[in-house]
Amino acid sequence: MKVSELSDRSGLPVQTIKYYIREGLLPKGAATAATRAEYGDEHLDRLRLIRALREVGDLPIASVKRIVGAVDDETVGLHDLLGTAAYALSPPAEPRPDDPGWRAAREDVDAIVAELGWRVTPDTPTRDLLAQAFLALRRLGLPIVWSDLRPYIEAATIIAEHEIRAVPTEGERGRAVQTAVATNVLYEKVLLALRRMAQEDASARRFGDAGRDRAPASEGDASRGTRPG
Amino acid sequence: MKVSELSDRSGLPVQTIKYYIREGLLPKGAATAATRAEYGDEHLDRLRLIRALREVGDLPIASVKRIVGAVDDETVGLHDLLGTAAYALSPPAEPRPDDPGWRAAREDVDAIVAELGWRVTPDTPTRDLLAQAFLALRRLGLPIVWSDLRPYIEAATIIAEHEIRAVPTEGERGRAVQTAVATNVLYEKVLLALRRMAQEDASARRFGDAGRDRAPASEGDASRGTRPG
DNA sequence: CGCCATTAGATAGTGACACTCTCCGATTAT
DNA sequence: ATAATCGGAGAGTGTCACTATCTAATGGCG
Repeated sequence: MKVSELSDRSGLPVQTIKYYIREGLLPKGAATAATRAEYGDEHLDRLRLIRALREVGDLPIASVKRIVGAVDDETVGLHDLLGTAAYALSPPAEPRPDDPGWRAAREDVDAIVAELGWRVTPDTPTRDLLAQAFLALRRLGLPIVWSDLRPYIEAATIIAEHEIRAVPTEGERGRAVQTAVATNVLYEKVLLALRRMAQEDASARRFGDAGRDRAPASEGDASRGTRPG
Repeated sequence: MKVSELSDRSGLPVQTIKYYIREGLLPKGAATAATRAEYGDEHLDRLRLIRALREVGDLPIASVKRIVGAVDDETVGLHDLLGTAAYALSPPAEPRPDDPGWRAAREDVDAIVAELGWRVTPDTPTRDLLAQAFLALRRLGLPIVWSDLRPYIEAATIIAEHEIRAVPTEGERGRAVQTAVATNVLYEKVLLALRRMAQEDASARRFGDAGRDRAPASEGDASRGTRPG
């Protein structure tokens, strides 16, 4: 198919498709002449993956590029691929070894990982991410206690076990790999949305439902009361 | 204290503090003269909250503004406050009622909520967020089945129950409210980090640990193999 | 065969965002 | 008295993800 058709079928402007090609997210079409190229279904699939990662996963272009690079690399195994996706998902979260608070938070993280016996890369940015959250909590006067963490660990374990069990190991590699990455990113959003709804439900049951029929604190209006009367 | 001291103690440039005041995230200091104002501990606390929401929660300024607006509004109850925080956390996730795929995804979401009996606002953006993820999954040829969703629902329930139970209902309102919001936002990140680590552990146990001693697919390098030999 | 629409490829521009800089006149500690 | 600091406001900066424009070369219809 031609670009215009790819554009129609994907719903993306031609300019955006060109941009993705320039950035290396999407392979060029097979050139049939100096000003003509042919695109196939694999381009459409790739565009759908890109849009899923961008719109739902909210990943920056650079991260999407890393992920599709790993997807395209036949030598990358599934374990490493998941690692790459996790890597790409993490915001920078720069460690600051000079900050003593940071060091302490990071040591807490390492201690927890060791305690759980998890086989996690020692220098993965995920550890820094968790340390960053710990540090922020402590700064706000909300230290982390084991009993607070337990439910999260339990939940994370339930989910991760299921997810890794569901990773497809047979069939065409490209397909399996795309599935693994997409589910990893998209189900993160599913989890967060479900958590919010479960919170709302639990909150409604605990605090009653006065004002439940109205959305809370709308745009540009946060300083007014929620109760109408 | 003066701005310069507030700047030193918070670690933020004076310019940034002024910017937050301009944007309405931080109240002005009490003016002691035309060119002098006095800041207190509440300003420092607020700055810490803002930075936590920005750096760890990665929330845009506009969302932080909505949250602190709700925190400052004495008439907003805890239930609504949590709703506001959830609202603010959601990226736009614009619904498109014209798209039949979208409608179907949204109906799936509503059916699930009804099935679970959750008391969730009918028009909350969280539903749209979940529908967006469902739609993207379906577009990628990965339809959602109940058995895939179950672990996420279970995990979300475990966490939400714990979180709502932990919301402080006594003590100074400002403090309680800040705690509720901050834990909501920050523990989201804790959960995500723990999920990634649990995934890595489960993946290592399932797929073996070849190449585990090396970070996967580093920056600008995603197209090379991970296995050294 | 002629002509207008389309295309590849490159360069430049846009709008949103979160600061960051500069300037002003007033004030204040030394 | 005077150099430094302050509050307040406007303009400038860098990044990001597109989006628009331009050029030259086809493609396909009449």
